Amino acid sequence: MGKKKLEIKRIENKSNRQITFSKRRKGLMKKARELSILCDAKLALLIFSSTGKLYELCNGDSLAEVVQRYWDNLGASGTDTKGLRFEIADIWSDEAFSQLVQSHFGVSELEHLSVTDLMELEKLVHSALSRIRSAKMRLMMESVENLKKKIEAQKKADDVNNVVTRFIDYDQTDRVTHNLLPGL
Amino acid sequence: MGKKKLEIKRIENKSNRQITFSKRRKGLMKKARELSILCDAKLALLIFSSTGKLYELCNGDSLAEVVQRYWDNLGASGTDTKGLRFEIADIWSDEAFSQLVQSHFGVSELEHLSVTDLMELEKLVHSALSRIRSAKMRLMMESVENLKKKIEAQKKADDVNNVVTRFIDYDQTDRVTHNLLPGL
DNA sequence: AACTATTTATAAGA
DNA sequence: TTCTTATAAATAGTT
Repeated sequence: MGKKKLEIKRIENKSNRQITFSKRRKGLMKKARELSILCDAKLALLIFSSTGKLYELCNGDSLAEVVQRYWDNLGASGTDTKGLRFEIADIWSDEAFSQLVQSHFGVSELEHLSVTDLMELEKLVHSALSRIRSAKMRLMMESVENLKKKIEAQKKADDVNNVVTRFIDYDQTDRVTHNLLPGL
Repeated sequence: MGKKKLEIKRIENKSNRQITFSKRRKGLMKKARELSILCDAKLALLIFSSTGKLYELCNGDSLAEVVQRYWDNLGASGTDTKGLRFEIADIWSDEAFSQLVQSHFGVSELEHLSVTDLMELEKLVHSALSRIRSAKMRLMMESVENLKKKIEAQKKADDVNNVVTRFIDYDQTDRVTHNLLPGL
């Protein structure tokens, strides 16, 4: 929208890019807020400008903490390469998992499955993992919301972020950003 | 935008709310993607529908991007394959999984678990996933090895052998990635 | 899942 | 930068 149709590719002119960023960021956050209100959805939005400024939006608020933990977890389970392979054996011996395999494929030993079976099982377990993470995330957001309500009830909310949208300017952008959101 | 101006407050009619959610979520994600491209911004967007489905968008580089792409591929069964979006399959209803949760936590409903429990379960399932992938990879490697041996035994020469060698190289690359990012 | 009347967002210009 | 305006894009209600 605008006087000319704008091709969706990086705007090379720095000044124009910043102007567009400012306008579109504002629009995006407005729409995100509307979606959360209209449709009773919980959402989190993080935007890093190319100059390293962070803009965040969350309908629960105090998002940074929640998202940080979410990504920490995601990152930790994906990044921690060392310990993982050695813990696996213990956990797989779990009865219930054996039963799961048994119920799906007729054998309880992972080693007896075909590649096709393993791929199917992988998809199944991956979906379960997604579901778990979703439930976890939702719970975390809710608990933060509740905490916020409690604080407000105690009328200690004055200093605490009452504002839905906050603006954070980091000095050491890269490092802080990386610590806050591993993987971003 | 639309035939009437819509007041920004929760849509009470469930059906209308779902339709609006679907439309606006799509629009929001499109705009988020455009912003990231136009203005060279990194962003992350997480949306939970009121029914608990998680939609997420992330254009961050490194791990986050890889994770997203991977999930996108796995979850793309029913939805868009273009974006970095996925919809979580409703696989948790699986009997055996419910039993697993039951055996560990005393309840079968994911929604009744605490954050701590969910984190524990996440670790458990993630480990299982690693184990499955490991088994799969081993099997694939073995089958490729066998294939190679067969071909060598038949002395069917340079061309084919070359192809297989290249295939193995590719596979090893994949394995390196797997070791680097267990769970991917 | 399409359509279309409108509203809304925004690219350029002032 | 901020405001204005022409135009593109999104979408509410409808089919």
